[in-house]
Amino acid sequence: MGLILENMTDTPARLLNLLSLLQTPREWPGSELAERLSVSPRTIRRDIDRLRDLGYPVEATMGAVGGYRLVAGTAMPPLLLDDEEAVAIAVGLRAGAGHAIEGVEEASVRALAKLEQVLPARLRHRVSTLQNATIPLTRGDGATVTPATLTALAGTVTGHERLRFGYRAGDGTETKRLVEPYRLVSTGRRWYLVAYDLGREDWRTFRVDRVSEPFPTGARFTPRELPSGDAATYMARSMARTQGEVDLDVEFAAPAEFVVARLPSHLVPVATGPDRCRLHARVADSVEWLALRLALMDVDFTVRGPDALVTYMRDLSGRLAAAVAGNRSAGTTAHTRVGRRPL
Amino acid sequence: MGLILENMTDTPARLLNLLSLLQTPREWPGSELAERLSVSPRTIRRDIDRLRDLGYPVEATMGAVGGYRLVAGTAMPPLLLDDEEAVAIAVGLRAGAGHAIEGVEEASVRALAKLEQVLPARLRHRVSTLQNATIPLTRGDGATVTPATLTALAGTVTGHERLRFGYRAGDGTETKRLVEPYRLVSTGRRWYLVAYDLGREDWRTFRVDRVSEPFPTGARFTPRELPSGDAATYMARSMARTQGEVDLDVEFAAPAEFVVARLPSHLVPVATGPDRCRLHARVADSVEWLALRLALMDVDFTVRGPDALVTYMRDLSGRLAAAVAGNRSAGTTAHTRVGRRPL
DNA sequence: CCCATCTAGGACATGACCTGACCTAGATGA
DNA sequence: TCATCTAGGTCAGGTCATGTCCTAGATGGG
Repeated sequence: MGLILENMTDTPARLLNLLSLLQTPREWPGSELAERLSVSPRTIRRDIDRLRDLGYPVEATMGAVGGYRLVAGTAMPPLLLDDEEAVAIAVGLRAGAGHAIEGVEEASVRALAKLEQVLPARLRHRVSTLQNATIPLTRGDGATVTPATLTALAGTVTGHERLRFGYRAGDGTETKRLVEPYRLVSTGRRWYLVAYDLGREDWRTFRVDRVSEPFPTGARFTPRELPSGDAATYMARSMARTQGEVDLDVEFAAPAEFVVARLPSHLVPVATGPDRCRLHARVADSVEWLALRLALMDVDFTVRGPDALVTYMRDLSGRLAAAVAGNRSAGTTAHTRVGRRPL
Repeated sequence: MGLILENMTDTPARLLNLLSLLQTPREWPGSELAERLSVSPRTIRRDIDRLRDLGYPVEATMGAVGGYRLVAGTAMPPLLLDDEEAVAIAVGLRAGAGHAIEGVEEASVRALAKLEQVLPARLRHRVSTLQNATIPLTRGDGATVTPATLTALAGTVTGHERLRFGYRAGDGTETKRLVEPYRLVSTGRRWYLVAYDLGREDWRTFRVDRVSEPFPTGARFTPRELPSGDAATYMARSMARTQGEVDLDVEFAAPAEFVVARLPSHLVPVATGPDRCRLHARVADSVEWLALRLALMDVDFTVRGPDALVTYMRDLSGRLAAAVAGNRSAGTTAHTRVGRRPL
């Protein structure tokens, strides 16, 4: 079950194994644990309350069909993943690295960096293979941020390591930089590195999508204090994350109960007729995501707001129409909603 | 740094802490580790090669600026996440639970179940809050599968626990079931539970989106052998995952180097002119995803195939056009690609 | 209703193990 | 060359972990 250790006599190793076993969601009788770890049941009981001392609450149900089970406590216990689970998390995080959920972007990248640091080589292959099987959701402006770059930068930030990289300015000129990375922040859907530029002898913020060939020099540094300047205000603004909320107003051509079943529980449309309902809510999604999600709902709808969404959808609709306009291979199907005939 | 343990005298606890420290991607001098864990440097050195014995390779760079660093080995070490990282992973996995990357769906759900089992309560709130801030990407057919249901079912499968739930058949009739869950499989974008139905005394496959109020009874059972019947062939088919590959053929109205920068590295379009290129490849994405991703590329393009994509895009384009048709709030912008004027 | 089966935990003896102190060797960069 | 780091051997002392045997309490099935 993941984690096979030869040296079973070692106490710490046994504790890790025990933790690993208890992490599969099921009940474990003490006798079975004792057998698996080849120690006496008494030792298992001692190990169990050793784990409890460490802050990992092991729940025990008494009686004839009792057993032990690890439950949620106050501290986060070490996660013991098997190969497949590790791959699944890595793939998931990489897929989400570009457009992570608002509010956990930095943490998400940190977690990915941590995982990839220790991910065995054989699993690394599987991750990249799986990732290549799908087309990533790139942003329209071509601001490509690779997970590899993000994790590399994140590593230098937490490791206080100097970083060398090439930077492509807005006008296309490429410069070499040597910096002391301070923090990685994401605003909206774009990533920035706040760092002290050793060549310029000042603080700078770099757009991560313009960074090429990041190379940690290995040299450690003691982090400087961030002065109240450009970078500082920038950081503060990004931390506040006031941006991003959108006033969504959509009318659906379907009964409210039909629509509510396709929305998260906190979004409740109000019925405006037997076959109509309207949703008005503030959501943290970007205009692009909203457009996609609405499009995927397979319900006719009308967008009242925000304006940006209307504009974006009109644009999108036109682009899609153009993409299939010159095509004679597939006829208009029964699903087609509007009376536009192929040219 | 996450994991604060009061009892520092305990050797296993110290080893876990050491592992935790080494998991932040940076170099740690032995002296600093000794100070942090309040033991002598000699003990640190002993602990380090204890970790090495356990299969977690700790790399050491010698010399004046040397230090220790945990690198990738053959075994997956226990992941020691801080609060934010744990939340980020949970949110990411939940977001991906419905439409996970092909090939890691089951593992993804297992990992989520494992994490949620031990996730502290305070973090649980943050996860649900963050998740509610976004609209999930629901499929058009309204087959809603909640992460909660999936993790509950996954738990009963790995825990060999009997499960009670309500099942809504295709004709809308609701029945109560008591089953011994065998496996959770996903085909395409739909989830199934293969289980032995104790009431029917036979094997059944249940669509997870039709399962309501899953309740693990707590009673353990010894897994039965799956006979070669309906369920078995079903399992085999789902494991083979031959489905899903699509013959994509798109022509872009942009230079090849422009397009290649917005595609994963294994997808290479061929230039068909100075400002045109064509991409022909087999990809594992669904037609819906392909449509969205192409739409987000912000490049004019023409879809040659597959037919299903053409049909879907025409449908989508019409629906989007209808959604913004009756809207006078936003005018045609400079971004609009085709000469469609607002009605 | 009682008994089997499980968790919980105290007492104790033995031996293993862990720690810190002190030492030398080797690598590395300023 | 020297300071600074990892690497690792040895040794003495005491701690700690283990298995065995014990009793108590909870629980579900026969």
